[in-house]
Formats: sequence, C-alpha cells, structure tokens
Amino acid sequence: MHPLLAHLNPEQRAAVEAPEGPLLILAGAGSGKTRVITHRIAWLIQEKNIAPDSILAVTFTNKAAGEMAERVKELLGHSTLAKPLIATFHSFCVRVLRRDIEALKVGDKGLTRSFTIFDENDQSGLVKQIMKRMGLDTKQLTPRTVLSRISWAKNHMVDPQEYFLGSKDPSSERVAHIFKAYQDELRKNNAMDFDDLLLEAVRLLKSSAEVRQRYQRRYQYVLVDEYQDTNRPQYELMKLLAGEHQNICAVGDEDQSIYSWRGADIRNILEFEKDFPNARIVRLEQNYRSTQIILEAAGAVVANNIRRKGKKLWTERQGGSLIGYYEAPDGENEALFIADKIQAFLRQAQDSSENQNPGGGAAVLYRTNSQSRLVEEALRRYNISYTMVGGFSFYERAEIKDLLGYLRLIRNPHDSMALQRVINTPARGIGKTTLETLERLALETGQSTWDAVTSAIANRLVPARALMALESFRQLILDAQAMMDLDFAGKLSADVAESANADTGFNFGEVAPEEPANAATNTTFDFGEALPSQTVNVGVPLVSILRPGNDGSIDGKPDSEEDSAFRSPGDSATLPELIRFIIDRSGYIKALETEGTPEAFSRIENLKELANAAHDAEERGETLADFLDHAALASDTDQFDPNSRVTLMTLHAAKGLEFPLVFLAGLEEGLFPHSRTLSSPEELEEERRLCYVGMTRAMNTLILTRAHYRRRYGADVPEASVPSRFLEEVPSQLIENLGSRNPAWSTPAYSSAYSSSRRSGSASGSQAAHFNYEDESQETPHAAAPSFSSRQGSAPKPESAGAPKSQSAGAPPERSIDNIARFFGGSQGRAGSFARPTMDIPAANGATGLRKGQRVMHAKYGEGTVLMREGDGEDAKLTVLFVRHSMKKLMEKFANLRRI
DNA sequence: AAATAGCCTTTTTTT
DNA sequence: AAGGCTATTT
Repeated sequence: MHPLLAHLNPEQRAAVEAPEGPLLILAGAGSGKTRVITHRIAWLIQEKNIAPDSILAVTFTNKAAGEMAERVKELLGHSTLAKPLIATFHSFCVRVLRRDIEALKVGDKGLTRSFTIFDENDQSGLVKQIMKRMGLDTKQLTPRTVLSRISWAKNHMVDPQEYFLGSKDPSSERVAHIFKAYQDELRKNNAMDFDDLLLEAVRLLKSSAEVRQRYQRRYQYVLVDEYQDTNRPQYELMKLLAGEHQNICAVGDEDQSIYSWRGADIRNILEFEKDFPNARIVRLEQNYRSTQIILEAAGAVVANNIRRKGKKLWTERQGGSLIGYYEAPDGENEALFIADKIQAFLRQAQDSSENQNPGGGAAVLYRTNSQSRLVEEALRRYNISYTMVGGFSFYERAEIKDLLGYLRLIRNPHDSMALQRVINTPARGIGKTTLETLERLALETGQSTWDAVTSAIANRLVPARALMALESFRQLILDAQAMMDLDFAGKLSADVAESANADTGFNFGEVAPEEPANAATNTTFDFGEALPSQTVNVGVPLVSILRPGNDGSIDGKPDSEEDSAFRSPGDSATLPELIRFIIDRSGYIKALETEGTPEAFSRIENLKELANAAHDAEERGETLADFLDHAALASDTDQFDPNSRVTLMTLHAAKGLEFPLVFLAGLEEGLFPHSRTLSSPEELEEERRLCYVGMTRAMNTLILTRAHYRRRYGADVPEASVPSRFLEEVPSQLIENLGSRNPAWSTPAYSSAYSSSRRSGSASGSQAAHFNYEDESQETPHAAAPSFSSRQGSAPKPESAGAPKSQSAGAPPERSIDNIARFFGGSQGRAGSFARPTMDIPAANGATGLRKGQRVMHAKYGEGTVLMREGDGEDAKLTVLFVRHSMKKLMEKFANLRRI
C-alpha cells in the first residue's frame, strides 16, 4: 500500500484517494480531519503529480493554516521546492487584492494597491465620526450596534442601497445612511474593513474575466477547511475559484458551527450536495481523541439540537474516567480549584513522563475572556506557568498601535484613522480645534484629512503655532515616505516588468512591488517638496539618524551587514531604519524617556520588540505592506503554543485543539449559554454546539465547573447563579460530583479520577502527592469544617459582603481549598468574598529569609535542602528537597521550617 | 492645549 | 475592574 495511506482508516483513505471533482468530507470531532486534508494534498502532489503551487487550501485562522502547512511539509519532505498555498480566507483575499484590485478601477476612482486594512477600532472610530457629523444620538443607536448591522449586511452581501430598501423602521433607515457614508468614507481613505476584503475579492473575480480565469487556471485544486463556518462571500469566492474544474474539497462538521454571528451559513455545508450534484461524500466517524465517556457526554448534549444531520461518533477507547463536576462557592474558588487540579495533573504527568512520553497539557476553557483573570491569578498563586490565548495582544498596545499608525500613514496618507491617531502623538500642539478645522476642511472640499493638512498649511487656515506643528508633522511623514521611496525610477521599471509578468504565469511568492505610496492618488506629493527649506524640525542630517547605534534609542538587531551609512543612494531604507526614524524624529522615544515611569520603559521595550519583528520580517523579504498586513491580520488565537503545559482560552479559540485534561469553567445560565443568546433558539443551539466543541477537546479527563455566586463587572455584590442547562443535559450517570454539597472532591474517591487513567499504574496516587496546599496548611492545626456547604441554596445577604464570607472567621479550615481561598482573598487586599481570617499567621518563627542551599528541618517531612526561593516577604515560596520525600514547594510563612 | 477628575458603560465569541 | 467619554481645571 502507498505509504501515505498506510496509517489511515478506510474512510480516511477514501477521502484522500477520492478522484477529481467535488468532495465533501464530514469530519466529526477528533476524527483526523487535518490528517486527511494534509494527506490528500500530499497525495495529489506525490501520486497524481499535481504541481504543488496549483493547490490552494483555505482555513479560517492563521493557526490552522500554519499547522497545516507544517504537516504538509513534513509529509512531502524536501522533495519539492514549490509549495501549495495554504492561507486564511482573509490573507488570500489580501494577496489577490494587493495584486489585482486596480482592475476594479473606474477612471482614476477606486481603491489602489496601497489600500489600508481597517481594524475594529478604525471601524468604530469612523462610525462614531460619521454619526457625530450626522448629528445622531450615539446613545440610542450605538456605534457598536451600527457596526454589527453593517457587518451583517456585508456578510449577507447586502449593499447600502439594498439595506435601505429593505429597512422597515426608522432606525434601520438611519443605519442604511450611516452604512452608505461609512462606505464612502472607506473609499476616500483608500481603506477596507475585514468584511470588505472578502467582498472586494469576490467582486473582483466576478467582474474581471481575465483576473478570474487567471486564478482559476492557477488553482486547480481548492480545499476548504471548517466549511460549516463559511459565510456567503466565502462561499462565493470558493465557487468562483472552483468555477471550471470543480475540484473542490470541503471539510467540516455541522455540529461545530460556532460562527453564525459572523455570518457563517450552516446551509453551505448542509446543502453541499445541492450545489454540487455529483459530489462524493465521505463521513469520518471514528474519534481518535477522547474516551467513550467524554464522547457520550458531549453527544448527549448536542443531541438536544434540532438542526443537525446527526451522526454517531465512536471510539475504541471504551470507558474512561467520569466527567468531573465541581460547584464552587464563587469565582475565586472555582479558579483555585482548577489551579489545584492542574497542579496535581502536572505532578502526575511529571512522574509518569519519566518512563512515558509527556503527551500534552491542560486547558482551561471559558465562554468570555473576562473569566480568565481569576484563573490567571489562581495559577500565579500556585506558581504554575501558563499561556493565555487571546485577551490583549501585542498589537493592541497603545505604543504599537501608534507606531503602526505612522507606518500606515506613510504608506497610505489618506488613511485618516491613522492620521488622527498619530497627528498629535506625542503631543506636538495640534489640539482639538485644529483637528476640527481640518475635518471641516476635508468635508467641505471632499479631500482626505491628509490633503486637508496640506491645504491648511498652504492657506494658513490655522493659528501660527498650530501651523508650525502641522508643517513639522507633515514633513516628518514626507521624509519618511521619501526614505522608503528613494529609488523612484527603479520602482517604475519594476512596475513595468510586473505588468508584463502578469500576462504570462505569475508567482504569488513574490508580491508585486508596491506602488509609490502616493503616486496616483496623492496629487500633492512630489519629490520637489520632499526636502524643502522651510522645515521646522531640527536639522539633523538624515544619514546620521539612519545610522544604527547613533540614536541611542532603539537598537534593532545589529544590521551591520547592511550599514545604512554606506547604502547606495538608490536603495530605500529598511523597515527597522524606518521605525527608528519615526520614533526618533517624532519625539516619541523622547517623550517616553522624559516620562521615566516603569510603564514608559516597558513601552520602549515593546517598541524595540516591534523593531525586531520588523527586522525579521525584512529578512524574510517582506515589504512594509506585508508587515502591515501581517499586523492587521494577525489574531490573538494564533499565539497558541502546543508546548505549553497549561493553556487558557475561550471556547471559540479552542476549536481544533485537544488536551488530555480540559476544564470547562463557568457553566452558568447567562454566562454559558450566554445571556445574549437566551432569547433565540438558533443562537442557543449555537451555544450548545460551542459546548460540544469544548467538551470534545478533552482526551482523557473533562471537568466542568460552576461558581455558585459570581461577581460581574467587578460589582461588590456577587450574584447567585443558576446551573447551566448544559449540565443537566449530561447524563447523570456520567458525572462524578467533585464537591457541590460538601468538599467530597478531596476524598479518595475523587483522586481516583486521575489514578484510574489506565495508561500508568502510577503507585504514587496518594493524596499528599496530589494536593500541595496541604503543604501550605500543614502547620495550621485543624479546624472548622469547610463551611460553604452550609450556604447551599440560600440567597446571600448583600450586606454581608458576599456569600462565602459566612465562613467562620476563626481557625483556618483544614481543607486547603478554603484555606487558600482565604489566602487568595487576602491577597486581593480587599474585603473580597472571603474575609481575611483573623488568625494570626505564625510569624514564620525564625524561618524568614531562608536561602538557597540552607539545610532545614520540617515537622512532617524531616530534613531537607532549600533549592530555590521565589517571591519575597509574605509570599515567599521555597522549593525544598527533602531527604525522605521528594521535592516540595512550600509557602515560607506556613512551612515553619527550622534551620539546621 | 493638556492634564485631571468623575461618570458612564461594559463582558460574547474573531478574521 | 477598566477603559472611554465629558467636563473641569490649569
């Protein structure tokens, strides 16, 4: 048998070997979907002798694309130079548009290749501006709402006019007007939003036969991942590409459709056979990931959905440990419980990895990003390192956005969002009034804001001080543009070569040389003006600024091999040079240095990081345009690190991943399912699918948690929660209660959830090995029974500052979860849900300041040596190697160690 | 013009 | 809890 088929089951094999023509692969969770796609690509290349670069595979996330590319590369070995193109929908569209969008131009109107991609902030900024201009109340109709409606329209390919015609109420009409103005404004900015990228690509392929045929010829085989999540534009794009040859392979699972809010149309997958009557269909139903119990539980939940094809996933992994369920008194406790279990898991993994393979980590999944914070704090407290996917990304930091704003403006000066961001950053005396003048001017003359800056200067429309500032700002941008564009003649000839090239074959690998940032569209830019005499800025010679190491501000990586001082006049500056130039000349660095705060320092560090990224990008041969595209299309989800032992992320971000141990946190009505979905049966079904996705991420152990009382929006009064309906949909015989009535989870019955995992007969299953908080509480003598059980079912009295406070404030409880909860509450420095116990912590008698290497005596563990000390003061943690036991981590203040 | 203070809403999920 | 927005101060 062909080696590519050797490790596949019959269905997988059928999918890989399927002949030309439309192919739908219905791939259940964990059924080896990626494996099948990558093998099919390799099969086409190796067995069918298809040219690699005539294969296109589209995914939704960069993460998926990257992984797929990686695995294809492994399969192919080094046998070929050409590579299939594996990209996300959006990045594919950007490539197409950067190359061919000017085919859509009518006269000199229309977007140019140097268009900007507007992110969400730009979008809402623009909408706000428009609504303000129209005199609309942004409270009644929020920009958010408007934007989501515009996005809805775009995802359904409804243009402003159609939207207006279809509107049934005044508010929709208003949205239609805003929509129209928004779209006009985007064009004026030479900009597109995310939705436009897909729309314009479709429009391009539809309207230009030449372009369409070129791409159809180029990509003979098209594969689409996560087909159930495609929306209308994506669907049309794919049909356009597959137009002639119909070699379309779609892979998906209707039970994992979780993006309808982004316009995904589940009908695309449900009606594939209608679209392609001769379609071949393969079902993958064997799950290779989870235990039977997990599959049963997840299947039982999703079975409550009406709108599905229905399928039966099966696994060879019969049995398995039960689904854990823990009902914590509150969110803090939920997080601590999770941290505790993870610690036990990691220890066991460590023990067994001495003779076994390591085999993956733990994941904490939640519905909303805001849930991550408590878990983070708990993990930090346990000293467990983790990675979090999502949340605030590098590109969302103010300083990074500022710099990217400059770069965007340099490339596309009509980008008014970028202009508005940086025109007074750092403060250079261009205030509100000046900005208003500019906006009014732009509006009256139909110019872009940038053009308005030029006019304002030329006609002295602002006060002298502001005029100087404007002038210096404009000159900064012009000089930067000149830096990137010194070799104007060279670019011209490249353009010619490129258009000649377009008729013959073309190669996506080399992105078309970018047009001079302002050629066709910006009439005011001209080289004569680039180095005028009336510059306001200090006359630092360009070269001295460019020379690395001369600025003392940002040192990118050493670029000695390319010393800019010796650059021939025709070369344009490198990306890091440009960045250095901007932050220096704009006074950005200086402003931060003057500030002198730790935050300012870390901003400088981040800018260095960006300069490094730019350096790397340049080494990969990327242009400024590529760099900006990358920044615009990079998403938080892409940061997933498979080597991390603990990962925190939203359920959405977890799609496609798997983990031996999975926590699903916050199973409460209103949180999951989310309150905004409760009124719509369709959306509720989507929440259920999301639950299904989350549950099926688990390989061996799945633990569901819920907080009895949860604090929302940082309110001081926690609210009682109702268990999620999804909990009740899991058959009760599959659930093991880990402690809603009483802290049963700390009984031996509980720890069996781990030790029963069959692969290792680890004898070290004693409780002490699992729960390290025993170490922390070991010296605190006994105590009241945990009290949260007493509170069961009774509503909290708001005045008592939160339910769990009812804990007796006397001696600390024996069960550490309570103990730690106190500890945790105390660490918050506020009267949180857990009142800080009035116990006097034994003042770590004589044990303070233990250092590395110190020999110590412990009441229970005996003699040991301090290996490591982390943290200080109250929070100091010691890692001690005990002679009679293994290595332990101890809180210094509880451990009561004695020097020996 | 810029910095500050207080008030407001916000928390889905993402390319 | 935190960020955005407005009003107020300097």
